[in-house]
Amino acid sequence: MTVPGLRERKKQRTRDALVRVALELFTTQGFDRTTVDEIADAVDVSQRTFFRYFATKEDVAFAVQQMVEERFVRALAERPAEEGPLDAMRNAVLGSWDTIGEAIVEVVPVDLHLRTYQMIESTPALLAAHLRRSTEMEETLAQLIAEREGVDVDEDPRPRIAVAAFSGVMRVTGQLWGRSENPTLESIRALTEHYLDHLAPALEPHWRS
Amino acid sequence: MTVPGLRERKKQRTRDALVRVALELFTTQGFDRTTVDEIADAVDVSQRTFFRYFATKEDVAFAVQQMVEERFVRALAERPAEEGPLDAMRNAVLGSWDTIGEAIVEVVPVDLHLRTYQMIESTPALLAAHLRRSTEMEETLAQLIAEREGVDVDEDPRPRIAVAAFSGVMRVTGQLWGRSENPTLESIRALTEHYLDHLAPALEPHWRS
DNA sequence: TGTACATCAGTGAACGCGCGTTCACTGATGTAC
DNA sequence: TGTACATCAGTGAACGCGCGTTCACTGATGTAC
Repeated sequence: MTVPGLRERKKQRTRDALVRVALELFTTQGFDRTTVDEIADAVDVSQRTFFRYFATKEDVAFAVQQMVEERFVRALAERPAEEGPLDAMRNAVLGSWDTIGEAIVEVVPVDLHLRTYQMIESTPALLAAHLRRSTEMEETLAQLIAEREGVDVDEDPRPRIAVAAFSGVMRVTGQLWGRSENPTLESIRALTEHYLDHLAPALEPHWRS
Repeated sequence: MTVPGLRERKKQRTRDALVRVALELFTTQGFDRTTVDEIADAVDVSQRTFFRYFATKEDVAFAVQQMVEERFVRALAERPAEEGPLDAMRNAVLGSWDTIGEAIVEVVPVDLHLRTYQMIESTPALLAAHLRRSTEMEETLAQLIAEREGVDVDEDPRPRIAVAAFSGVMRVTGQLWGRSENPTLESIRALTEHYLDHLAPALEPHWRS
């Protein structure tokens, strides 16, 4: 972990600026109505440079999301072994949100990140990309859960099922939160806990109201 | 239910031909390496006509999928009221597959449909679109389940959760099936039953192998 | 500390591409009498 | 059964658009001696 040189630091600054400006433009004008040229111009680099940092226009929209997901995966890997699969995932998510602010703020304000999430949820092309990215992460999660529980992910269906059910709940809460009129970190947290509490009851053969 | 006139029948034939040719080209050459012009040429209509039937190139790829989903939703609506949510969805899916052949074959061979499904699963842009379409269907399913159980879909979290968990399992089985070397109707059916059987156990606080 | 060379981020301009749209039009099918 | 008119699927050609790529190049940063 050596301290990065001047060249590296400049790279990081250029990249952060591209992310910040892109998200600001996306959230105010919309993703489709923002061109790559516009982002590059606003940061005062060439379009060519933009594509050095991000292979596609979509990629820049998910730059922060990407960081958040990595934090979650790391948090899950660090949960104590005695926690069951669902508890471990639940605690990892809630815990990583507690410290999300510090991590994000270096790149973009938390508020901008929350608005970006809403923008993704309400832009069909980005929602689609988001869902696909999520299923890719699920494969990683299933591996982790399988290891924790000491089972083979290709023999035992439970790791992938548990992850899929958990992710399903996360997706539903994310969607409802995105549509809510008060989208704060606290509200998504509360909604997630509330919904996770109802996962087992929802799968009971018969419901009593 | 009057018998369609000549004009209507011709329309249907043009549309079916576009679907059949498009899926054949997509599955053999790949989605990205097939242009709209190519499809139109092969059916011997103008590109302009293609866009009369399908708003986007993606839409034609999901034409059959669309039918299948509608069948499933209808099958769910017709399940007896005494079945619980998960049982009803399970039976609706398995039941609609039993009769899927008859319905599809009028447009494309069943085999072509199965290959299309694999093509969708392995084409990033289409997988993304597929997932987004699925979440749209989930909203319909949640409404149906809420009605069956006599609860309010916006007050009670259980309908959306049950649907999300069920859909998660369907998605996982779909993916595994898509990657398998023997993708038949029988194998997806068996895989689905096997995975659905493990939904409840996978959510237990602790697993015993 | 200074010099010579290597690396690599950024440039600028041009382009290929295919999707999806626009236009004014033709001719087959459907309908009214 | 025949005529007059309305509807609407299909035409053909052209185009706007922005993404993502390609090229040969510059100049700042890093490294070796």
